[in-house]
Amino acid sequence: MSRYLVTSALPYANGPIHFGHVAGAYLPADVYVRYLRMAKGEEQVLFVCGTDEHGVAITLKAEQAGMGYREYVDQWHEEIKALFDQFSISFDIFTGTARCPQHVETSQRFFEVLLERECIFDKTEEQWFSEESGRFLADRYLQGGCHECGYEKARGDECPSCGTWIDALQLKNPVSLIDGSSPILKETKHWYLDLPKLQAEGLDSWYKGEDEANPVKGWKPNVDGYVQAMLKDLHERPITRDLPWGVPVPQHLEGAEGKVLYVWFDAPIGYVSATMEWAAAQGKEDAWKDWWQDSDTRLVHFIGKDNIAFHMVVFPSMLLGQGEEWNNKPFVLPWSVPANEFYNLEGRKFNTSAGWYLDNESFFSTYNPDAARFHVLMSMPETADAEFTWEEFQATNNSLLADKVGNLISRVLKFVDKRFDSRVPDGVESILEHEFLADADAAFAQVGEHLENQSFRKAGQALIAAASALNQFFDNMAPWKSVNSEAPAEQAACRATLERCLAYLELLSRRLAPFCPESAASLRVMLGEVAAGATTATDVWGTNEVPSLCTAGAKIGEAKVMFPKIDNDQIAVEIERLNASAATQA
RNA sequence: GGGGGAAUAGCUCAGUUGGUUAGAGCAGCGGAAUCAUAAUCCGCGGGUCGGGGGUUCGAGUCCCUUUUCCCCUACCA
Repeated sequence: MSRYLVTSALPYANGPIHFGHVAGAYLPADVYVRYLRMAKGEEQVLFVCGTDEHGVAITLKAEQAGMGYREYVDQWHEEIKALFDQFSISFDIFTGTARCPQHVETSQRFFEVLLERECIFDKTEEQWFSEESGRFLADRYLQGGCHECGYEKARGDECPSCGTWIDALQLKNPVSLIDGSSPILKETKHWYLDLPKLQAEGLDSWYKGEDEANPVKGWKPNVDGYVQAMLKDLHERPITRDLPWGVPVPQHLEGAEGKVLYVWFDAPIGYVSATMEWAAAQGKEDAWKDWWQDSDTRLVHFIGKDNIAFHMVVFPSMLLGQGEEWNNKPFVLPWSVPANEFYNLEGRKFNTSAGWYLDNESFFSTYNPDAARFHVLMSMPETADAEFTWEEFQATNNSLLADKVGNLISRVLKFVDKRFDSRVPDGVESILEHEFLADADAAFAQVGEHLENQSFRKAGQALIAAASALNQFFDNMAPWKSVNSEAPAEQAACRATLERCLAYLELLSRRLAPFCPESAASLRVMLGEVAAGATTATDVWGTNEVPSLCTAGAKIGEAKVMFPKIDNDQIAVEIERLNASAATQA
C-alpha cells in the first residue's frame, strides 16, 4: 500500500493570494487529500505546505513598507492562511520558510551534501553593485542603454524596444531602479547547481519512468512537453545570492559572508522541513523519514504552470543529489506533479492592486464556502486557462448544488418526515435491482475513479450524475402516488423507495465529503441515525457499492436547506461592484 | 527571439493508441409530473472541431504552416 505525501506550492509571502491560486494548487490538492484520507486511511496521507518567505522581492517590498522582513512576511503569512481557512484547506501543517525551526539547518545540509558530492561548484564573476544601498542588483532592477538598438530605458534582462536579449553586463550607463544610483562592477562568488551532472545521474531515467525505485504516475501534457524540451539543453543554475535575508550559505565556506541560498533553492526544501516540523509536533522526530525516504511514498506536488521547471527538474535534482547521505537512504522523487494552468476572473487576470479581485471577507460572509469549493473545482484550469465568472458560480450553485443535490435531499427527507414520522420505513424488502440505482452505483464509483486519477472536474460531474440518477429513481417510483394507494404492493414499493433513497443519501454524504466537507457533515446530521455509524474510517471507493439496508425505524433528523439559491439581483450587484472597484483603481 | 500549453455546439468543457451519423452539463424550446429549495423527470434543436496545406482507404485525434490567448526564458516563486 502506498502512502501519499502531498504538497501544494508554497505561496510567496509577498502579497495577497486569490481564487486563482486556490484553484490551481490548493483546492484540488485538498480534495485529493480528503479523498485519500477516506479511501486509503488517514495515516496514509500527509499534506504539507507553508509560505515561501525569502527572496529579494520580499526584502524590497518590506523596505518600502518600512517593516522588518520577518514582520512583513508574518503579516502575509497570516493573511494567506486566512484564505485557506475559508476554503477549508486541510493541511496537516502550514508553516513558512522563515518560521519553520528546522528549515535553516535542513536547507544548509542539502547544500553541504550537494557540495560534498560535487553537484555544486562555485564561480566568481562581476556583477553590478550599488554602493549607495550596498547591494548587488538583480537584472530587473537595472536600467540602461540597449547595446543593440540604443534604446535608453532598457531593463537588465530584455529591451522593451527591440526585444533583444540583454546581458546585464552589457548595459550602457546602467542606473539602479532601486535607489537611482549608478552601480559599479564588483566581483562576487556564487555557487551553482550542476544540473547536467544530476541529469545524467538519474534525473533522466526518473523522468522517463525507468527508475524502478521511483515510479511515476505519468505526466500531464503541459508538464511533459515543457520538461522534455528543457532536458534537451540543461544548464547549471546559480543557487546563491547577495542578500541580507534568507538561509545563510554555510559560513565556514570561503566567500560565504553576506550570502544566502537563492529563494528557489530553499523554498522546495520547505516541503521537507515542514514535514520535519510536523513530525516534531507529533513527538516523533524521525517520522519525516517515513515520508521522504520510504520507497512506498508517492510524492505529489500540486502547482501552477509557472512552477513546472522547479518541481520537475530543479527540486528532483536536489533530492537526487542528496545521494544516501541522510540515514544511508535516498530521498523519494515525485510520483506525480499535477500542474494546473491559470484561473482568471471574468476574462481578466486577478489583480488586487488594479481592483480586479474578489473580496474574500465579503465573499465568504455572503456565500457558502462549500459552494465556492465546488464551483472552483468544477471550473478549475485542469488543461487550459479557465476563469471564475459570477454567472457561472450562480449556475453551479443553483442548478447543480441546490436543484440537483439539495433538492434531492430535501424531497426525500421531507417525505420521510411527513409520511413515515421521520423514521426509516419498516417491513422493507429492499430494491436491489433498478436501472436508475445501477446508474447511481456506476456514477458514485466514477467519483472515486476520477479522484484517484486526479480528474477533478470529472469527479464533480460524476457526483452530480449520481444525484441525477437518484432523482430519476425517485421520479420513476413516484412514491407520492403509491403512498396513497390501498394496494399492499404499492405501499411496499413506496416504503422500499424511501428506504433506498435514505441509504443512497448516506452514500452521497460520504462521496460529497471531499468536495464539500461542511455540507457533507450537515447532511449526516440530517440523516440522523441513518448516518449514525462512524464512516470516516477507510471507505471503499471506486467500486459499485450497493448501500446496505437501513435499520427499520431509525430516526432521521430535520431537513435543512444546504445550498441556498443565489438570485439574479445578487449577482448583478457583485458584477457591478467588481467593475466599480476596477474603475476606482484605474 | 527561443521553448511549452491551449483553441471543439450560445456558455463551460469531454473526446482513449486516427475509424461507423463529434459527446456531456448549463442556457433555450416543447411536454409530463406536483413529493421537494417553483426544485424534478422526459424529449428537441444546435458544432464539421481557429485558418490553410499535407500524410492516410479514413483525422477533432498525426505532420507542416498560420492566427489568437496564456506560461517559462534561468536573480519578478
